[in-house]
Amino acid sequence: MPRAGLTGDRLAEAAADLADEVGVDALSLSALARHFGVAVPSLYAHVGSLRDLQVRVALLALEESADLVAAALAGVSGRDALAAVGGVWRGYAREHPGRYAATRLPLDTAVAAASAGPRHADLARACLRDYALSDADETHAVRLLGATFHGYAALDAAGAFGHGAPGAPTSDDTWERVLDGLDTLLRSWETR
Amino acid sequence: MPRAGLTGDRLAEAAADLADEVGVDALSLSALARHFGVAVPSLYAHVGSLRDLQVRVALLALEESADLVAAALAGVSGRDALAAVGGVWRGYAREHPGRYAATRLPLDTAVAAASAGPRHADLARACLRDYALSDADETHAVRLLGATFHGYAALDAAGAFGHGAPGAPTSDDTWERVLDGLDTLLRSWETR
DNA sequence: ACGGGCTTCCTAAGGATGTTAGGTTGTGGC
DNA sequence: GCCACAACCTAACATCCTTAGGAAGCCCGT
Repeated sequence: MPRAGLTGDRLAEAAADLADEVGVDALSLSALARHFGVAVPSLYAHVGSLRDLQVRVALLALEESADLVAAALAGVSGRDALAAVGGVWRGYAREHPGRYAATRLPLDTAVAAASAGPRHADLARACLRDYALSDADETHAVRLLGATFHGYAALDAAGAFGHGAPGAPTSDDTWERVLDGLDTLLRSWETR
Repeated sequence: MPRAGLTGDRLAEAAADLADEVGVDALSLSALARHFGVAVPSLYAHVGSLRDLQVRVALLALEESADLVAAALAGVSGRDALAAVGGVWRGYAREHPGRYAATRLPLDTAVAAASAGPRHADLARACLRDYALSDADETHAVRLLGATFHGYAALDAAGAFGHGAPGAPTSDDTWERVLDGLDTLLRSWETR
């Protein structure tokens, strides 16, 4: 019987794809084993537990999205920079719902520190460079951006913006207004 | 053998408490049945399925939080109104993590329409009355508030604001800055 | 009071999952 | 070519959700 050639990384990647297809809640060791044509306990040579698998997916998604943000952020500043990183998150949440949801998974402080999370924070700071904020204000602004972008992505993904009246503005319209708002807001912070 | 006197509502309430204690992911029919000293299948006379139970918890939490928002919103306007509804969400997410998480559960459009969700939207509109926005802008603003508040609550609950450097500002500080920011932002929208 | 009928709650059973223990076999390095 | 390690397996168990069908409490009419 030939071997499947599994490794922790291949498993995490396949799990991420699976989570995107069926939802992060439906991500199971059984489904993963089925996908590789392998018995479930075989996965334990590479993964440790279901929780461990989820964490691996989260780390993978964090790295991946950090790369995307870094690429989108190259050579832009101000409102364009805001649109770049916000757009990445919005697109990532829409195209990779499973990976995005994994991103929101609470991690232990140790593994969080070793993840791409800090890189995201650095990127957010870079995104704000144009606004010339003080250190403390920059921290506040990073949190504000995180909250707004992630809240927006979450509500959007949950379909909360489709429950409204039929004549309501589209989510894309609101998105532009939100970017405008954040831009003017940060611009006013700098002269506080 | 005396009866436990179960009903759908009592079950939902106990389930909400349980979710607050052990987390919404660990909310199970087994644990609920154990809590009432009852066999698991007995619950199916009142509940339908695990998913149904989760939906009931979500609806309960939506009603409860809408009541809280309505109470906090009485007699205030402007930045105070923002602080009122935002504070309710932040507090609710902290004190009732299970209920809050249930609140984020995607609902069918029909049950969403019959839930307290629209009431939340109305309350948000009331919160914004002081800013005298156009209808479309009000819709944008409602979404912005929702995204910001829920994003903040989620990141806060996930401990994302604790991963930073030791000298970083506290989450309460940032919260005030966010409220300030939203206030000035909406005030600038009104004269657009 | 008392019997009928509805509802509550039960036991039995089956299927899916995560996890552990321990064996077997393919594969790379000496 | 052989040996050790790792990959993969079967067996087994615990936990969960769900369905099917039966027994027993409780309310209502007369």
